[in-house]
Amino acid sequence: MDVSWILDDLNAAQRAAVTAPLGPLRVLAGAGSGKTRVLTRRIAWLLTVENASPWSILAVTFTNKAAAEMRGRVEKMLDQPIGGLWIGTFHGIAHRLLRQHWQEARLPRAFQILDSDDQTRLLKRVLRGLNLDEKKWPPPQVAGFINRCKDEIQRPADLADDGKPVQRQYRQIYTLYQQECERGGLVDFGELLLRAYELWRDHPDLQAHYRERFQHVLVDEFQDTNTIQYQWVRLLSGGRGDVFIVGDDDQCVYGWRGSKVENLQRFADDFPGAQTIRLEQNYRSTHNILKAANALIAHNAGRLGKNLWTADGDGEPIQIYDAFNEVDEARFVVERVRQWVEQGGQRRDAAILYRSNAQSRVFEETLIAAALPYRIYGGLRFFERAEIKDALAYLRLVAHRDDDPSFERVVNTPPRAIGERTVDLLREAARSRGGSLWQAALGLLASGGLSGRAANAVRGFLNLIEALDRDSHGQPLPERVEQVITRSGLRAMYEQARDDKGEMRVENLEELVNASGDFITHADPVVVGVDPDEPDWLNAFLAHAALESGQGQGAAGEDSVQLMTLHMAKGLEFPLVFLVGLEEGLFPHSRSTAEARQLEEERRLAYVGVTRAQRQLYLCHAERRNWYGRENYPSPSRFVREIPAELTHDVRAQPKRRGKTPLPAPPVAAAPGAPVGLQPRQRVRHPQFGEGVVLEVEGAGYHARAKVNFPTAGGAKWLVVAYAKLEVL
DNA sequence: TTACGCTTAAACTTG
DNA sequence: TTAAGCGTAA
Repeated sequence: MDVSWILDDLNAAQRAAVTAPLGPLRVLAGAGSGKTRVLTRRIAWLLTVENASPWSILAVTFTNKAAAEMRGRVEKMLDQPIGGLWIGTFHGIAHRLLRQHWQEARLPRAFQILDSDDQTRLLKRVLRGLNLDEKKWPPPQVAGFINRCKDEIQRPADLADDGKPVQRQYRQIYTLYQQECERGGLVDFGELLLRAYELWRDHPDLQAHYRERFQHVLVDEFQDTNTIQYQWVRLLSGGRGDVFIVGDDDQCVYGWRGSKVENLQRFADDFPGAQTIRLEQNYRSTHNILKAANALIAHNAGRLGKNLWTADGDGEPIQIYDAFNEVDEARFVVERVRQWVEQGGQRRDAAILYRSNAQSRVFEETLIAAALPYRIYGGLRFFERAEIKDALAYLRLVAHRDDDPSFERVVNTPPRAIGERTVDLLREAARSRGGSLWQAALGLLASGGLSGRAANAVRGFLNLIEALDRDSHGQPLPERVEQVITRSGLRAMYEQARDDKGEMRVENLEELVNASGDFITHADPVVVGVDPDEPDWLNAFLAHAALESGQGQGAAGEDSVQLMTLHMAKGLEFPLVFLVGLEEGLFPHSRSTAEARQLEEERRLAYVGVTRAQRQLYLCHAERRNWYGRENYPSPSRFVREIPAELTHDVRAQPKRRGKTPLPAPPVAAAPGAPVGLQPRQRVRHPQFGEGVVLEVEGAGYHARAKVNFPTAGGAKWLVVAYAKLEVL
């Protein structure tokens, strides 16, 4: 058989992985070593050489994007659609299993998925029911606890009672929250995985069935698996079988979300006979960039160990820019991007990567001023927008009346005079009878337990939902969505909104109609778990909305500079990369510096950032930064120091070419009449405070004052120049 | 019931 | 700086 089309352009290690004999195999794939290529070729190899049926293959990823890309690549390579093959995210696959086996999983057929926002809202309600103060029990934190439990395969009953009140309280909240979910037929993200796990664990017949079916399991980004995902894979394969995992322990940056880099190590113990193949040749970056990355990550302990190398040349040194403040940092970066474009570079090839989203604003403003098109990734996603969630809540009630979170969300949206008092009555009734809010509302109306005004309003709401269901039943999904938006009054409400966002919200609602249309035309009924004979498109669409929160909505067409967090940049590459805000407290983040484990994760994040760069890398930090409206004088990030000096070049240290190049522009113009010889960025010595750097100068003559940062004397101080006896260094 | 002004606190983020 | 929660007034 001619297999050259699978193997031709692979190196020896890649080839070894693709052609490995069936059995547990661990591929440790460094950054830029051709990981996705190996995964897709392996699938092709299984299908052709090993003669595997598409039905016998399960490929798992973490993101929808990765899943879509893998499916696309395999189909392109084989030049045909591959229907029976399961490619998806852990959550997507778990969902598919639960839809198929909803009875065995003890779920209502139309169970709904809670996203993290829904989860937090529901928890708030539980906390109120328990009379707990939200200040003491912040809902997001409680949600974190519950999610961690689920990630660790722990039901409330599995939690050890250590006698500590906090632990007990958490357990009680978890118990009640779970009861609410059961009652409403609601499943959060963690629950999807846990249920799917229990489904197999508690149903040996099903377990045997799927074990028999999925002879070949492939898992991408294995370093990001958490406990339950790991155990789920183990359960499926029975610790044997053909399990092909790919990962890089140096790129584990989701520890805070429960992922366990140890799983990559454990694999070798738990899967007897597991082989390991290392992909260490990097095809992405210059030698300098790679050396920097290697030196940086070498500061972490307990790595599996690998050394990336490249056949590429040294390339440019890594440029380090010591900015005066965040505005100067942005100006510098944007100026360099401008030069790059001037020299024929594409804007989309330049990426500005930061630790936290709040840093994007200054860059955005500066890019606008420079008339450079840009695109910011992240932020609020389509299906998470308030107006979209409102519309979805109506749809969910249409599909499933007992969905309390949805009921609460829209019972008074738009305002229909059902206030907190009335909703409280409904909640109380629901609690005492152990039913849903919907049932409670019906009951109270029947028994006359509501005052005339409130009764009318509630009746109106119930009738609205019933009418929406009745009148649109059997109609195409987009029509149903359209009806909901109009007849609920949502469109009118947002049209009349006084703030400037109203118009956009209405557009988004229209877009939801389109999205539902796209969904029914493009989605594969089998893949989204719809019965082809009797398709329940509404429910499938609602699940789709929860599972695929709509990453890439909006125009991407124009060639734009790319702005995103380091987390989002994982898996991507750019010829020109700027890592900005490399300052202690920001990156590594102040909340991560205390514990070695967390600090190492920050370092891995820095490693991810460095290895995104193909040709040129800039590292930027600022002497001064406004952060949450306050001034800070951070020192440069330790990660900058951990990169050997011989690989770097300090932009500031260039001989001053004042007048020739505008770069770097003085960020703060000296006030008129400021003392000669005292300007921002100058180093000075003070008799008591020692050495410092001038940050700002203002006023003139007697009144001239200078702000000087003294790192050894507690930071920045304003000094009256006439008295301060500053010595210019 | 709703609207407005004050206080508070603040990563990263797929599903 | 901004967004969300909360108490008070309309």
